[in-house]
Amino acid sequence: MSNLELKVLDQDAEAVACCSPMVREPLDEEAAADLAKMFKALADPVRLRLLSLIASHEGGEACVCDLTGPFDVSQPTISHHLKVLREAGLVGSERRGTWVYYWVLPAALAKLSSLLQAPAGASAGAAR
Amino acid sequence: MSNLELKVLDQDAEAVACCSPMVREPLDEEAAADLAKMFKALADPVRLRLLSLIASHEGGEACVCDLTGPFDVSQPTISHHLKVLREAGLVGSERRGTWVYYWVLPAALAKLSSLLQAPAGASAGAAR
DNA sequence: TCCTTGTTTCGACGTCTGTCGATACAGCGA
DNA sequence: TCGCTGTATCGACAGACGTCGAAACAAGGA
Repeated sequence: MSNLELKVLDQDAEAVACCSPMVREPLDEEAAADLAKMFKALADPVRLRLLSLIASHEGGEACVCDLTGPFDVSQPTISHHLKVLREAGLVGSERRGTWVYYWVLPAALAKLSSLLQAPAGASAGAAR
Repeated sequence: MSNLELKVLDQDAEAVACCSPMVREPLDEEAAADLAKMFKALADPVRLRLLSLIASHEGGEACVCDLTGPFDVSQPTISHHLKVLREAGLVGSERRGTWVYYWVLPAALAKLSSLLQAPAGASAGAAR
């Protein structure tokens, strides 16, 4: 198979990738537990859609009342999912008068994004 | 947060990505369900460490025998987690003689990474 | 003040998930 | 061929998770 070549390419690219902690060195136990909490918050279709709804909403923030409509689940369930996202540090929230607004915390997403950065141009059908 | 800016700049070259960041437009139901499966595979400390062990292993691939040592859990449990990673499309595997080798599929990681990319300035009000 | 609307919390329920030991399967070497 | 080592599957179990309806809390208006 081409696995031999594969690994050589991977190794090559790894030298170039400067910001990919997970690929560069094994995660220690504590870091893994910490990161797993964030990924767990993303590991639900409703929460993923909530996050993208918030992030792509005009002004970068959304009222809860904007978020309940698009889903089939009950409003308390939405509230629960928002709480999970908030406690994972992925979103912030604030009450302003009658409504509660949520916004994405870009630093948290960036942290996960950089962690997952894989050597570009490596195997597995990656064009390039 | 200079860290964030740095990150975004670095990923400039990675516009290769297949998906636009979820901050640009809301995920549809189907895409969210699909992505949630991958994030679910990452949502466990043992699997995160397994993935980073594999990715950072010499040659970009690792034998199962290299992966059972660092963990407190049993060998069947490791095997189970590897299966989850494989079925999520995050790693590939192959038996070569006595041993089974696993390697990371960079395209999958890149897909998730690009999805989580946050626009540098967007909702920077997060300083709030 | 009371009522209405928006949001969160509570308690309960069924399902999914991580873990184990026991066991089956796959190659290699004697 | 047999036995040994490496890996995967099976069956079971406790705990975590997503969901709901009911109820509590918060803010504004009549």
